[in-house]
Amino acid sequence: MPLNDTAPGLLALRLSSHLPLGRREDELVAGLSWRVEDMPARHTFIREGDTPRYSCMLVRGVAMRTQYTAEGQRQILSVHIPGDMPDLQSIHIRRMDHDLETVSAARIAFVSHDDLRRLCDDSSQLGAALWRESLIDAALFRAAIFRNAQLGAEARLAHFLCEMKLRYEAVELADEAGFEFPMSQELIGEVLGLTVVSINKAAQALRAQHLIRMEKGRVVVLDWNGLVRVGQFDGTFLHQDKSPPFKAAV
Amino acid sequence: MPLNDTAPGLLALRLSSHLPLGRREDELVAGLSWRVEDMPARHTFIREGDTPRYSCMLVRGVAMRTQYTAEGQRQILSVHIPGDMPDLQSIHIRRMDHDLETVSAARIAFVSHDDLRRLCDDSSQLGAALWRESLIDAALFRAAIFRNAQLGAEARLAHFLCEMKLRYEAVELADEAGFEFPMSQELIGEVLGLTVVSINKAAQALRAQHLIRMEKGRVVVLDWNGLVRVGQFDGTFLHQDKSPPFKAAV
DNA sequence: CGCACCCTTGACAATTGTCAAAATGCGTGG
DNA sequence: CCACGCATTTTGACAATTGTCAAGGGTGCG
Repeated sequence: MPLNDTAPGLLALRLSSHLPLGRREDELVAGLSWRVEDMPARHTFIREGDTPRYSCMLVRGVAMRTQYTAEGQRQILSVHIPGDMPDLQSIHIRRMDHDLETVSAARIAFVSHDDLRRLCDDSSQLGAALWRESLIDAALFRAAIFRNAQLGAEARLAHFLCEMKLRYEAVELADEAGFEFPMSQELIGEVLGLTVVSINKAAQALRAQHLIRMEKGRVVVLDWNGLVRVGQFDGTFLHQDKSPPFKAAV
Repeated sequence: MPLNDTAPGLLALRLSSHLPLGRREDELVAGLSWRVEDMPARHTFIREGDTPRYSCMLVRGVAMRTQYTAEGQRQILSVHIPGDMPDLQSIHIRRMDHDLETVSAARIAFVSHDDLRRLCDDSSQLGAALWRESLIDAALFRAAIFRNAQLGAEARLAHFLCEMKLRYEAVELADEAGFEFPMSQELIGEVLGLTVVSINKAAQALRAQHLIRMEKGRVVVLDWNGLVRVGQFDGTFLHQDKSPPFKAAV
């Protein structure tokens, strides 16, 4: 049974990437109660200024954190795929400082902060795993700062696609045929701080080098090493190594 | 007695900004044992790839997180002032994905991960406060992504100075005479993804509007509202409101 | 079939970077 | 106290990257 299409399964998969889960932890995770909601594309489901009492996990589709300038220009702060908990921070930060919007139609599962806090109290292992999850979230932000400031348009796109490929692989949603990626070039531009025009040219350059294919909502990496080289990509920041600095008590 | 010149005092000050500390928590925090080290300016004291067994708190001076391109170009990911714990994340992420360097001569206090974990186990309140601290760290990264992608040179500098002013005030290191800020224009450029030349012109523009003064390692904000307007600054992301979403049990 | 939405292309503008050099300020040692 | 060296700030000319604006073409969906 695949773990990557329900909220409890995805959470177990994600937390076990941080530390080995014992039977007790498995049961605690499985015992969480989720409210599942399906949403259309381009739907803002949490707004800046909100004080949510639930955190969410993306089960299907793609979502994004966004923030707007005074003139209404949107910046995409991060892109999220199944298994991500893009507002985990709201468990300890009352007020949202950004929006959450769907990119494609999405299924999102909500779990109450109270339940999550109880989970942390019942198992300091699970508390640590959730904390670690939020720390890796922060590591992705650091990588974005670096990428957007230091790399040219072509490299920025390559770096971003490398990141997305590894993240899709981690939830087993990528194979030889690539991965479903429903972001338009316009939106990718809003992630990378570039205009559609620049993204389009960068994409063409990467295709001309036979590094990738981008077609109807799907990305195929043809030459991983080449893409890594162009994007100066070092995936360390994803911390997918499963070696947390503490000994897990099973 | 000022709390902002020793590690235990700064930590108590910081954690109490997240939630009211009871006597028990005060004692636990005061019981931590620190190793204090003084360092010269421009000294790299934690390197990418390291697997530290200590987290640190900046007691005096200014430090920065940095990351380098293949060509050796440095990006400053964040700037840290007394009271900050710039490698708190290493408590749950084994491998450093960036460097830590001093900007000015600095005093840095180290506390072992083991002690911190014990602290979290002994008081879930303190655990939550430390977690929240790391979540606010992440909020600053989001603000940096927004700022560096959406704002022009002048606005970017204004935004950055607004942020630093509020952070200095939070540790009571700012007054009418401004705050000590030992970053050269070169370094500020590395924060904002701009060259010295651009920073210099942006700084001149802000001075010409009588918004700030920058002189020998000191910044004075002359017109806070004006600076906020130019920088499109909304300090919400600092979450200095002392209203965590949980009831503190005292 | 027509309307969105997205991708693509081209000409031109604007911001920022690059390079180089001069001016200023600061600390150290004579 | 002054001289020197070094880091930092400032300035100007020019280049490069990216943005802006505009338009055409493709594709899918109602």
